Amino acid sequence: MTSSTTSPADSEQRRRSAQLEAAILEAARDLLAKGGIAGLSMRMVAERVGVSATAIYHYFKGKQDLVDRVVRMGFERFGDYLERGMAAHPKGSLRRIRALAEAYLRFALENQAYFRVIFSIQPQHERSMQDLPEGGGYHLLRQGVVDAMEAGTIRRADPDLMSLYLWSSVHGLVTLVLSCTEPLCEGQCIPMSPVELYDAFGPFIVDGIRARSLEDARTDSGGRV
Amino acid sequence: MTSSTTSPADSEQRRRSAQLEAAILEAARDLLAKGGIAGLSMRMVAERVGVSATAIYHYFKGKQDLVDRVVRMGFERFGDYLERGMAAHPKGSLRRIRALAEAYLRFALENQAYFRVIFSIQPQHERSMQDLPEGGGYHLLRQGVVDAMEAGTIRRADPDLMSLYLWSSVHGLVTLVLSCTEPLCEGQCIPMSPVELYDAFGPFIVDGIRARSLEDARTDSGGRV
DNA sequence: GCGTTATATTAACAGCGTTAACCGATGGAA
DNA sequence: TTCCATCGGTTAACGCTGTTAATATAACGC
Repeated sequence: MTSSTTSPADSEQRRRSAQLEAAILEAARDLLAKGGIAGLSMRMVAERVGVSATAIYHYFKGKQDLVDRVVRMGFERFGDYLERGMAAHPKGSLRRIRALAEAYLRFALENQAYFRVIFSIQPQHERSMQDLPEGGGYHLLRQGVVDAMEAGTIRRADPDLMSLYLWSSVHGLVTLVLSCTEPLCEGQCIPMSPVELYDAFGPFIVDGIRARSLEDARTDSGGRV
Repeated sequence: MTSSTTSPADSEQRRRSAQLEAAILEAARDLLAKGGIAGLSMRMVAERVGVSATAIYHYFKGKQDLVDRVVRMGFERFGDYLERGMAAHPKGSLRRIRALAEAYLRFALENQAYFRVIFSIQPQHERSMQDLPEGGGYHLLRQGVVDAMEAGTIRRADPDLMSLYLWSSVHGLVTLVLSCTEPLCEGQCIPMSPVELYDAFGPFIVDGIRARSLEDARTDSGGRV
């Protein structure tokens, strides 16, 4: 059967291959998220997807390649979140930059496996923030910063510098939120929902920490001592 | 010879043991800094210090214990830097907090091996910022923040929140500086010395990014567009 | 039909962390 | 002094790892 030499779309076989490759990536992602690079073994991945360990080598050059692919996929999804978050607000607005931070947080909460993989796997050859992934996050943030500078919404400065500043500030927040999701800190931790925490964190970034007039300080410190 | 049953200080033998243990820790630190946990092997460490691999197990419970000890030593030295930096300025002053950031940067530059180890090794059981190391950094920063709040130097807010904000901001800066030390970015990177970069970064943290009056903005943006 | 290519297999190698068994020297007690 | 225990170190071995080689099986193009 299937006498046709060039079957309609190489179907059945090609499809199975693609399916297997996706299954490998998924299994690898979960193992990576749980135990880092050390927790990922080719044999485990193989067993999860129901093939022999060496079969993986027909889809990936090796373990490192497999890890890289997972990380890249994570960054792509990460970029999607940022892009969607940004698109909802006018170019150059402070609101747009804020939306980026919110998307950052949302991605971390909704894709914890990918988030852990992305930011806990140390790259093979240390790469700088500039050349991360093609569409992956940084240059979106940078563009938002440049737009906001040109619109006069935020102060003019080196865009890379300010982007990194924003990035690391938000990243610190998200890191805290995720570590507080763990069962580890059960009451001694900051008792806030992620969104509340985000709202509490924002003013530092936007306004800075320098003490202002007494009235300002008093009206501002309402939330938490 | 050495007829005395309890020789003066168990010398020679004990000393050699301590020396070997220190050598193991040093070798482990270098290997960790270069290739992460995967780059550290008991057999390599053993070869570097000139003993058999299993000899290490008389000083450490296993690989994880060895890694933990290296990380703890790194944090102790890190704490020393912060403590020294802080002690030079009056309690509650903004200058003191700034000194903490400078000490953070200086430690990273002068102890890159330890810095990489400390912040790239993901802990076995994810721990929150609060209970990092005993005297290690965070609670120093937090105390500085509390003092500055009480002195009215910085705005009142949740100390943990603000400490984390400062921590992650400075950490972002240091990360960039270190990644630019690499041969990777050879001219496309921000052409500043670490100290210059630190000076450029500070205002964001201190003042925030919200656009202010035109005069302020003009007098402020002198350094870089 | 044949030959090529893709897919998957088993066998094997070197290296890993770790354990077990063993050995020499040292230190304290009889 | 003799004996025993403890410490510091060794080699051998187990089960795991990533990876390669050789091999088999199926599907494809001609």
